[in-house]
Order: sequence, then structure tokens, then C-alpha cells
Amino acid sequence: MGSIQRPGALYQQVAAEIRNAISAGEFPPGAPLPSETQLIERYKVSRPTVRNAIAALRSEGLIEVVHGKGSFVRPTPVPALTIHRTITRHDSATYVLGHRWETAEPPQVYRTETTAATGPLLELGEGEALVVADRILADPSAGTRALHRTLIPESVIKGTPLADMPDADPEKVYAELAAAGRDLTWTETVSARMPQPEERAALGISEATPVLRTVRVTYDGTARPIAAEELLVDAALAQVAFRITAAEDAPAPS
Amino acid sequence: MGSIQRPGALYQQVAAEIRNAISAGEFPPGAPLPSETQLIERYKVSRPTVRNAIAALRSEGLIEVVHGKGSFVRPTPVPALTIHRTITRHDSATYVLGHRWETAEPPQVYRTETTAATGPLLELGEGEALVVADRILADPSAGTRALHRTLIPESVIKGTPLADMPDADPEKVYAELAAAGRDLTWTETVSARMPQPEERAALGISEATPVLRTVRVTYDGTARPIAAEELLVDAALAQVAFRITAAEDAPAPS
DNA sequence: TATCATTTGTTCGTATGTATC
DNA sequence: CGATACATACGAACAAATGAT
Repeated sequence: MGSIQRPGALYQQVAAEIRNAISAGEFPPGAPLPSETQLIERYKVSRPTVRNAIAALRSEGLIEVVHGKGSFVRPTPVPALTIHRTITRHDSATYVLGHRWETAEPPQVYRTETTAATGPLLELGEGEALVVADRILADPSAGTRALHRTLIPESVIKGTPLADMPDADPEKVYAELAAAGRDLTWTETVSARMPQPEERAALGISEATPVLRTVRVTYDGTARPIAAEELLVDAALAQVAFRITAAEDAPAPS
Repeated sequence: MGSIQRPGALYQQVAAEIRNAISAGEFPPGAPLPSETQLIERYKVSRPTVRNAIAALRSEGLIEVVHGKGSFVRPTPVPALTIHRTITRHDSATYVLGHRWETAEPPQVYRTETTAATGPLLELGEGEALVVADRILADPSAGTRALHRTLIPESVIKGTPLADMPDADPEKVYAELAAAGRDLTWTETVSARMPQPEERAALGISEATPVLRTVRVTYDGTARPIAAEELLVDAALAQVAFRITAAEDAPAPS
């Protein structure tokens, strides 16, 4: 299936170098990359090799190339359009984001701080203390895997039993929070993007295949959300389905 | 933005030829494409040109290339995994799949027959009569467009007022069906894939960007669905959000 | 308006490495 | 092991888009 390109290939090395330079901030979002000629000099490779590296970054959605101008770091896409639905939960199964998964590997739990990527999820600024749990889930019957991440602000956990069991299942987390008398509501958002190289490797995703990203944010009636869950699955193998029934007081949809 | 590659480029012509050959059935799903050497002879072009064409088809997700073996037509991905949710509709706005759109161009309505792609949506075999309406929708405030398609079996329309107004808005369709005494329920499915070249052009989607595909299937309690809607939007610009509240009799989710 | 330098796009040629059968 | 097929890499030349002169 997903033909694994040789990682030691010259153009892959160049692509990795540029990738690192971007994440290191040398080329911030929107900034132009060095021209092909400059990259040739910088890395002492031929033009086909440079172009191959650029093509790899392009197909990851990391950069954008404009004929006659140059290559530019693609800004993190902020969805300008959100298609909203308001729904009421009726299902009771203890599923992770609506599906029963097995945990393929022990969860990785760590403390960190909110970043520009994770902060907005929880409506927090950058640099706030955060407890993160990463899981690799598996559905053996479908032969699929998924990446699951739970993010909870440390301020929410502090003083609760959760502080002593940071590797708890999401279900237990919600049960604890509900037991603490919180009245929970949720928002779920479905989006899609091209996977990053590590995500492709972890999920075994073949090229030109996007990932579905489902984010669930939990509220308890206070100003800020108290937790966020993120689920990444191969979009070629998985979909998210909603069975809908009209409430008696609701007219027909559309 | 989306740097439009020159359509007249040699490798684009070759890519188009292969694309046509695939959709014409010369290379069915799973079948191997001719080798690079054979393509060089067939189209009288150089190896880089052939490889460029193959790279284009790869990035569309149309073919899969295996080192040392060959290129193969990728079978239409059937989602092996569906993440299910059951929800109750409470919103009443007359939106198209939950969002207010403007119709950018007059809808294109035509009669056709179900295919291997459209048949399963309505749980019909191939060759059943179908009324299809294609729309290009726009959200000027977000600067985004969407492709919307309505599919209704002719057997459902026959004898109803809809037979005389095939270009009706989806809202009117549901209103008519509900007025006919049908008790409607719906299923919505969110998936993602790489756009086809025409879809990319119609939506102005930049490369390496997937499209979100939302499909709504309408049931009326009988065995088969009576209508299907399909909405395609740029996944970099749009997301689908569900605001969730727990029913009083429902436990916490997940 | 026209021209020019810069930058990316396209196309050829050639050679060698590596996976598959 | 050999034949076939795709992957990587270099060199070279011209075309086309962009922005500044």
C-alpha cells in the first residue's frame, strides 16, 4: 500500500531541513522560502533535488508555491466558515467520540503549556499549564487505527481525583467532572487536512489521503471550556455519521 | 493562491489521457497501469514527462504506485469504519445542510440513472431513474463556495408537485414530502477526500487541500431512502460543528 | 507601455540505485 | 541471478509569470 519513500533520500533530507527551519521559526507563516537557486547553494544539491523536496512539502500542505514569485509558508488555516448544527445527545454508550476503540499502546501523558495551536481549543492564551494524554487507538475489526488526544487545563484538574490518575480514560474524566456537580455540554467539530509525516506513519496512511479531525470541547456552564478531545482517523477508511430524528416541536430540516 | 498549472502542459495532457482511460474502464480499479517505459512509447514523451503525469494522478489519489511493481488504479475507498452518533434535530432554520448559502449560479437539473457511485447512497441498484440538481453555493461573508447536489429517485417524485418543479430548493422538496404525509428522518455523514480537478477549479481550492463531504440521506420510514444531498466544501476554510446538549435522560457521553 | 531580471514551470537527456518477481 | 519497474540524482535549456525599471 502506502509506498514508503526512502527517508534517507537526498531530497527527503532537504525537505526535513526546511521543515525544521519552518517549525523553528526561521520562516514564519506567510514568509517566503529561499528561491530554488538559493536552496541549491544552501544545501549543495541540484535543482531537481530541490524541486523534489519542495514538491514533498507542497503535498503536505506546508507550503504554497506561486509561479514567478516563490514559495511561501502556508499560514495555519483558520476555518472561515463553520456549518453549525445544534443537537441533543441521546446515546449512552461509553464510546470515544462515538466509537468503540481498543487502546493499541499505553497512553502517553505529559504536562505542557498551551501553544498557538492548542490554546484556542480551550479558549486559553499561550503558556497556560495543560495536561495532555496521547493515545493510539485501534479498531481490529476494521483494521484501522486512530490518534486520540485529551487536553485538560491543570486548573480544572487541580484538587480533583483526576490529579492522581492522569492516564484515565476520557469516560472516567467526564464521569469525575460530572460527579463534581458540573453540568456538562459539548461541541463537536469535524474538519479535514493532510496528515503530517509522523501522523501518516503512525496511522499507516497512504499518500494523497487526508485525515478526518474530530474535536470535542466540553463546557460546564462557566466561561471557559474545561476539556478538549481530538481524534484523527484516515479519511479514506472512516467517516463520521449522525443519525437524526426530528424533535416533535421541530419542523423539517434542510 | 492556488497556482493554476498550465493545462496545456505535456504532462497534463498525458495525465488527462490516463484519467480518461481509467474512467472509460480501460484500467479498472486495482488494475495496473502501463509501465513508465510503455507510457513513454504510447504517448511519445520523455520519462520525466511520464513521471510528472503519474505524480499528478498520485496527488489526486487516483492511482497508487508501488516501487518495483507498477502503478495501480486505486479502488474507490469504501469507509470500513463509521463513527456513529444519534442526535435529535431542534434547529428550524431553512438552511442547506445547516448553513445559509446563496445560489451563485442557476441550478443544473437533469435526469440520469444511478451509478456505482450514486446507487449505494439511495440503496438502489445501478440504472434506476434519478433526478439530480447541481448547485454552486456561495457564502460571500466567508468568501467560500460549495458544491451541492440533490439526488431523488424518479419514483419518489412521480405524481407529486415536485415533478413540475425539478429545480426546487431542497427546503421545498422536504416541505413537499412532509406535506405528503411522510414522517421524515435523516442520516448525515461527514467524510473527506482529495478533490477532483474540476471540483478544485469550481471551488477555487488550492493544492494539497482536501474537501469535506457531507451527505444527508432522508428516510420516510419505508425500506429505501427517498432523497440524498451532497455538500462539498474546502476543508481548509470550512468545518462542520455540532453543538450538543445532553438530554435529561442521557448520561454523559463517551 | 515596453523591457529586463528574477523565479518557478516544463521538457528533454543520462546514469545509477533499489525493490519486485 | 537476471529482468523489469520505479526512485533518485545530476545537467541543460527554454517557457511563462511576476515585479521592478
